[in-house]
Amino acid sequence: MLDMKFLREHPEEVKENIRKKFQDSKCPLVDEVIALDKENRALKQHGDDLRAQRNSLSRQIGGMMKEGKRNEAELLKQQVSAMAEKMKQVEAKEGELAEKIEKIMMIIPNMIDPSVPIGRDDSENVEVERYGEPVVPNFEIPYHTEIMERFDGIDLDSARKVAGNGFYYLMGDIARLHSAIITYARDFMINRGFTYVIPPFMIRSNVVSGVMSFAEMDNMMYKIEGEDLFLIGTSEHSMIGKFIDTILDEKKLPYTYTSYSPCFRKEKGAHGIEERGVYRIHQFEKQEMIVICKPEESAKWFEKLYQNTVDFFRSLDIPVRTLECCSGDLADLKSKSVDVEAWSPRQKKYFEVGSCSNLTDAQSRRLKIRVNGEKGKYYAHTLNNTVVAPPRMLIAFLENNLNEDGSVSIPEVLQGYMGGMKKLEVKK
RNA sequence: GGAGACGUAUCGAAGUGGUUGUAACGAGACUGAUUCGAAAUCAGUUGACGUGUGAAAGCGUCCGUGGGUUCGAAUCCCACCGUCUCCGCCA
Repeated sequence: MLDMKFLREHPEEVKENIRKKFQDSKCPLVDEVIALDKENRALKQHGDDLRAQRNSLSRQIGGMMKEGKRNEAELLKQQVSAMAEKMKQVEAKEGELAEKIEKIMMIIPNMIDPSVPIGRDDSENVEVERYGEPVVPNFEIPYHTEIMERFDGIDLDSARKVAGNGFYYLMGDIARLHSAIITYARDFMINRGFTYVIPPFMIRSNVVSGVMSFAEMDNMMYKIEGEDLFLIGTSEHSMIGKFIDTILDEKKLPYTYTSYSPCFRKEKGAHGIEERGVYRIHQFEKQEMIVICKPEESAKWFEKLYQNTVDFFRSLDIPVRTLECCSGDLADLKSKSVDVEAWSPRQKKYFEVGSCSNLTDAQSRRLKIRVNGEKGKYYAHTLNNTVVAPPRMLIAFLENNLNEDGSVSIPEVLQGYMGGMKKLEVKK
């Protein structure tokens, strides 16, 4: 959500930004909302005048009643009553206009960072850097569910019976590996100075509409029947929501959290054959990081955040690359976003395992997350990034650590979390 | 789930229909005086949002949220949300 003042003063820049995101059909909204805003302010002035008049007359009535001038008071009462109809109309119009304006402001995209490459969709995202050697071994690597099955580590058939497609039973060493990765990720981030948090896994609708766009909400969120509650799609939702409607002390910034949660997503729409197994699922677990900081520091934090994910994967010997999201692939609230992708030796390409975003002040404006600083009040910047989402990351883990004899090596940093195991051996 | 109490600005807290409510009072914070410096003391300042302006003044809105009654609502009525205490149930 943009600042109305900014939009009023820089309409051409806002339109240019919309065009860069290939959403040209939204351009007319800019002039439309400026006109509405102008009308709204004039109407508000009119309403304020009426209210001032009423307040003043009502005070006079109060005075007269005390002095016992009943007849005069009655006359004034009638006068104020006569205004009532007009005020009602003005107030109704005020509400109507404010609603229209907000609706438009919600769909005008955030200003993208000047460094964001211009492109229509994810095919035009730009590789930034590769870390580690993407190795293709000289033996065949099976689909990840097949590797898991060798260890009796997955049961999708039962999951389908119990909950439907998009759910899984992880079992035995594979389940243990999953938990080990989450726990290791938690400690990894704690060691980097982040505060560990376990947040609510359900949130109210007002938080939902603050942290994401309407399109996302419809495609992602599960609603609890009969309650004003939604299952979170990521702990970012409850973690940013934590700060809703607050004024933070500048001295306490930045807030750097790493949170654990299960995540629930509808994942509406058809998905390809490469997204079977545990790639795209309705329920998964994730270790997340979020930062709330001063505007001038968000660019620096952005770099640090995705670097954390890169370092995490590299500590497990998984080759990764960073991919800059182009303008058209950037969600409307985001100013800049980098995906971290892990190497798949089976597919011989990289696939997404995490996403790092700087939302500048767009999210905080919606949620009213402000900072009381030396130079006055301002909106904080919010950022979020995936540390790791183990079900999906297991794909990269198993593929990259698979040995020719079918065993899977466990990197040193993880062995402690696996009870000292150095290898998963195939059961005969 | 049942019963009761409560929700007022950074915090505590008064305020049960009106010119004296511009939300008292107290604490905290900030500024100044005093002091070699500090504590204590004294004086002053200290909510948010919108509008307006060169800047201001002014005006409007906000007393958990949303409605209603009234010329006028923190105050009365209704619904919802939340907190606390006790009871019940349950990891």
